[in-house]
Amino acid sequence: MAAPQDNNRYDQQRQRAIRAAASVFAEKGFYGASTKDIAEHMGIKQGSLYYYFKSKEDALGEVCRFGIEDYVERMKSIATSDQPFESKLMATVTSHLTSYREKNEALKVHNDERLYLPEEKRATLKELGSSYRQLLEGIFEEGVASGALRDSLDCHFAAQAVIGMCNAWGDIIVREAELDLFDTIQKCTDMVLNGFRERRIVAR
Amino acid sequence: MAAPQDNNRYDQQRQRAIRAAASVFAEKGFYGASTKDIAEHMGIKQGSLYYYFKSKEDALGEVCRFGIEDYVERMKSIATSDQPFESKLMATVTSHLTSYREKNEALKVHNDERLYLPEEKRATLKELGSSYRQLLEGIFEEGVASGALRDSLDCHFAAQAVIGMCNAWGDIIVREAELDLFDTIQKCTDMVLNGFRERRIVAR
Amino acid sequence: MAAPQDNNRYDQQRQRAIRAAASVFAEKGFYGASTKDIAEHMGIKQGSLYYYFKSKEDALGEVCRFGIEDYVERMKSIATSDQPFESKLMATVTSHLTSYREKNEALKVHNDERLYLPEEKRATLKELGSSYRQLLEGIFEEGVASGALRDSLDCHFAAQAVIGMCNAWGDIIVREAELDLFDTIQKCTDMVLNGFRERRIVAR
Amino acid sequence: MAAPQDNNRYDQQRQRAIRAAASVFAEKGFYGASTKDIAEHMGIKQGSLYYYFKSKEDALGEVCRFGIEDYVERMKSIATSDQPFESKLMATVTSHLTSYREKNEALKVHNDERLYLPEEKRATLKELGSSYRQLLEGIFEEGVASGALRDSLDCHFAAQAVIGMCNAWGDIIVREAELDLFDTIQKCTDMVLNGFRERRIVAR
DNA sequence: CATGAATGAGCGTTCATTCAT
DNA sequence: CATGAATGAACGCTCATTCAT
Repeated sequence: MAAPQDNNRYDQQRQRAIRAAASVFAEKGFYGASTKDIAEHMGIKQGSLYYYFKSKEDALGEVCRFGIEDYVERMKSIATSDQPFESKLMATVTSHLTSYREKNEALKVHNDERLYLPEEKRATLKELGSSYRQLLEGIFEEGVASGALRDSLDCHFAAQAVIGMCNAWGDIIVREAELDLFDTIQKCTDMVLNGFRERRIVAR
Repeated sequence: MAAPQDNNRYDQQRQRAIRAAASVFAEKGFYGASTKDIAEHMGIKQGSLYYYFKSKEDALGEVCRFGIEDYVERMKSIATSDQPFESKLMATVTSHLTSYREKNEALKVHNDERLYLPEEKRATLKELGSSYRQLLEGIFEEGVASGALRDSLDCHFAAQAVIGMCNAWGDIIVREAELDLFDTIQKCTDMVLNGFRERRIVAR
Repeated sequence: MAAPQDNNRYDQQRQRAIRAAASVFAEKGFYGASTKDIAEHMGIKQGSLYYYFKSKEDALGEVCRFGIEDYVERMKSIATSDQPFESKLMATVTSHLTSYREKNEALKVHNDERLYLPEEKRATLKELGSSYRQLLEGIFEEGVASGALRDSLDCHFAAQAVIGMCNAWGDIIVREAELDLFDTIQKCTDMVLNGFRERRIVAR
Repeated sequence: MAAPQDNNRYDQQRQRAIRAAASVFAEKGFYGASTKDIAEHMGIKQGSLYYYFKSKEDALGEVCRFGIEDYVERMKSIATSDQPFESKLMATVTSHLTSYREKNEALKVHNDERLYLPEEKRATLKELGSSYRQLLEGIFEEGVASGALRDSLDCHFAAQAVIGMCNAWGDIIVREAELDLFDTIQKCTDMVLNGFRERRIVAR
């Protein structure tokens, strides 16, 4: 876990390198981007990149880790916050979808390009992803415990479904610039909570 | 619609080639997969692949076509069938998720890699995808009209969400062979209809 | 030396193969032409070509030989004919230049593509070419002996120069369809005989 | 005009690459030569060639440009110089034939292989070639005007013929290193001026 | 004889990577 | 630290060639 800001010049440059790689990978994909592209994006020459990365693959790994760490971090603060279940759910969806629109490039790279990482590194990321899912699962469990959600709910399924749906909407959000983000967030959470069926709800 | 099994040798081998390409593209991505990988996966030599595909890109195109062919067709027959809304929804989800099992990852490839196709071919696929979504939208509209779904439902959003969620689960299905397909189908439809919230429904 | 017409079917087909190869090589060049092109041009399949040629290179060799044999043959009949020097020179130039316009494809192939032959085969052709040049040299020597040409003439140089010039004009003739062939033939022979200088000639 | 010798390493190596390409293209033709051949001829590895050329075709283009650069320039200075016709003609032939010795076959490559260049580049070269021919035509017209050449001379034909003959001899010069250049130059100009015929010239 | 199917070697090209300077 | 130059391995693709049928 690299400290967010190291004082010496090397670590600063390395951070710049990771961000440059994130930006270039996000735009062109791992194979579409060349090390030359990345180097130029941060104003150095191709060969010099190797002072900051062992290899191109290493660069991808660093970007992915950086992307998902942030993401898990935000989820952690949501999970540990003192809000009712509904708020946490909406915070989760909001965090997830806004990160797509706000060009959280490293997260996009993690989602779309991590398959190019070797098995081993992918496993590390998978754990981080799992911890995200577990945090979300925990939120759902709280919801069940508090009586907000039905007792029969399969929280593992629920977490998976929400993540999957958020990613699917994320792709659409990136493609369609005019789409109303807040509206989508609301409709997503509403669907997850209430479904589409016509009904009369009697509050507990 | 290409006949699923042609009798002559060439067409059989071509089918094998398409499935091999689907499998390799799904695992490694279009750029991560080499034509050598595909050829080896079907037990021929790299150069021989070009007896069945004009180019690597052509192979991707064929995989994508294979992935979604019948897909829209099946949706059409669901949409025009004489079933209540709930049945149609479940039929849709079932059709969608079982495709992932049957089609050797071709559908996943269609979703994740079709952007590497040239504009022209992508347009054909896009039309198919759009017509799929419109059929599903129509089903939702019927559901609203019949009173099964709430009046306020945004059917466009609903269709998009269901498709996105099915695709997300599809990815998981491809990865995890042991996952119970029928259970997932049920939970998905239930979520879409009822949401996760604890409630008492008073039938109309 | 294959007899011009053999009676059995094989040799007939072989002749067709050589002509097909000549035609295709002339149009597309040795590397631009594929064995498939040649086969299709004579209405058989690619693999079947190998009943008539050992290899593609062999095909080129046969075409070149065929092309230049014809050419030398014509020169032989000019050289041994009973005409005065001037007539022989003009006959030579005429034969050379008309063969370009009349699409003597095999000769064109010999001139343009023989460099793709292995050293060994090229040597054989070179001998044929040399014999052409020697025949022409002989004609010049006759011209000197008869007093039509100056005593000091370097007949080797002269033959080389005429051949070179004819080839150069041949290229132009092929490119420029509207060029007057007869006019060019006359001007060439006139230049070779009289040069461009203003002078008064006192006939012997 | 690229300076004949640049001082920095890159330009030196690039010159070597162009000469190597010229040599290999001249011997084997554009399609017969591989980039590996060229690289080996200058003692580097195949891939490294692309540090100096964008593509094989680019290499051909550079060779052709190298082959004719200065060529037109030299002709211009001959044409505008203050010499009698005979001197200009001899200067032309001398310039043309010595080029073949100096330029490492690049001129031969220009003549034989430029047709493999894309339309656009070929057009540039064609213009240079045309302006060369026009300058030579002008020299012949001066010769006619001054009375040195016959009134009836077709100057376009004459220019074309001289160029063609020089190129034909150029090919021989490249092949046969021992050939006496000066002797050939003299015989060529003599032929062009006086032809081969025995005659008595009565000076005007 | 002829073919369909497959092969294998070669090609031009790209590019991550190395390293002397 | 940084660079310019070179490398070498891989890639997509082509195609002459082979051979069982």
